[in-house]
Amino acid sequence: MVDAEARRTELAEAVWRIVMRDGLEQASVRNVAREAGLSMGSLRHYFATQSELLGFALRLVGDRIEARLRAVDVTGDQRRVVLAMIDEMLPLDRQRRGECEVWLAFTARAVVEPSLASLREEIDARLVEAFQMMIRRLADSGALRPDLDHTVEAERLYALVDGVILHAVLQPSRMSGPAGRAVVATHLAQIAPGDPGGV
Amino acid sequence: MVDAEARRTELAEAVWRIVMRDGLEQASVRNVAREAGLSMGSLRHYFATQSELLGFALRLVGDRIEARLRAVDVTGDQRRVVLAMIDEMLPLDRQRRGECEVWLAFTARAVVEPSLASLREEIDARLVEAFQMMIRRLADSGALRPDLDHTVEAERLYALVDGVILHAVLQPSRMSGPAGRAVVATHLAQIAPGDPGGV
DNA sequence: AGCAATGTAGCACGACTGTGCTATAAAGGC
DNA sequence: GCCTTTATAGCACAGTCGTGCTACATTGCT
Repeated sequence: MVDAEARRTELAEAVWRIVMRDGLEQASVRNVAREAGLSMGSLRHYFATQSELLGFALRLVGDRIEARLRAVDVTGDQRRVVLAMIDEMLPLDRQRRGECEVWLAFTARAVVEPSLASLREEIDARLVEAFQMMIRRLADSGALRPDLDHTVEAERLYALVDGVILHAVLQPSRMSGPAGRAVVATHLAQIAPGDPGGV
Repeated sequence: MVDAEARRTELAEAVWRIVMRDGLEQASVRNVAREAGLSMGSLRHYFATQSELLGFALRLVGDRIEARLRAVDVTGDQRRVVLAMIDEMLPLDRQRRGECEVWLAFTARAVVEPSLASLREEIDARLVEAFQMMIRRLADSGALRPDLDHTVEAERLYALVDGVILHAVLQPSRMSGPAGRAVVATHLAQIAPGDPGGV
């Protein structure tokens, strides 16, 4: 027998595949069960309702991104460190692109669905913290321009990164993942100038 | 009898109300017809299919924003002009907030629905142009820092504004419309420094 | 007055939805 | 060997969906 938590993860991954391929609208109980190779009844054994299933799938995306953020090597030039952290959020490969698409789909629905809204709020709070931490890293290492307000800069960097992700997901032809990365790098170079000694 | 185009606009506005209140998922033919006070059959007289209806509703949002952009007074300090243009996109009042929510909902679905994707691509192209024009305005008036690449700065400003809109729609408590405006103003002050003579 | 175009209404079909419910199979403790 | 728990399956219900279709009313031209 397969471990119960592993099955739940398999089902979440089935949700992701459907969301990426056909959109969140197609993530019905039936479709997810078929995608995972299970029956509807079996799926309902692991998730009592659809929102429970979707909530679990979204939470798992947040967890994975957070785990990668924590795995970033934080030694050396802090400009490099911050860019490496943001790299973990940008759609630079298949997996991260998928995460971004799932994030966008859930985000749009969270505007209107209260059950998802509270979860998104929680993930958002963690992200705000992460960006504040990045600005603090730059400031503490002396790289950040001293005339900048830390709170505003954290919000500005967060908004810029989310905007870049949005554009990279929607218009990959105009703004590819690497192109988005370059825009972020330009931004970092402006708020924390000086020779980083090789990015 | 009511003018046909006015009826189509009324129906588009019914779509907006539903999208804002209940999300794009609820914008079914039945719901839109009921919201507009018409029968399903009558609605289908003006729009043969649902995607035609939704496409018309989205296009109208783009048209309205574009009209307001063109109405901005372009004389005087170009920093003020550019900020005034961006003001027309930010969710600073009820109407603009509604437009942003509709934009977000359609945007998320456009990732997956080809019929909406081409339309969004068109709106996106107009927006890219608008931001390139803003950077050109700043550069031509001598306000833009001369060391900045125009193409990158247009993309950066565009991404920042979309990110700010996204956050203002999703987390109005953390990032209100005016707070987002302040972030954008900070950005403009950094890429086009110097005393603007009162913003 | 009469005819054609336009607007409005409403029903019917087949498909899909989430979830409640029951039934069968496998696993594990005693 | 038995019996409870866990896993898997599948059906049924009531609801919504988009759209094809027909019927009736209104308008406007001739």
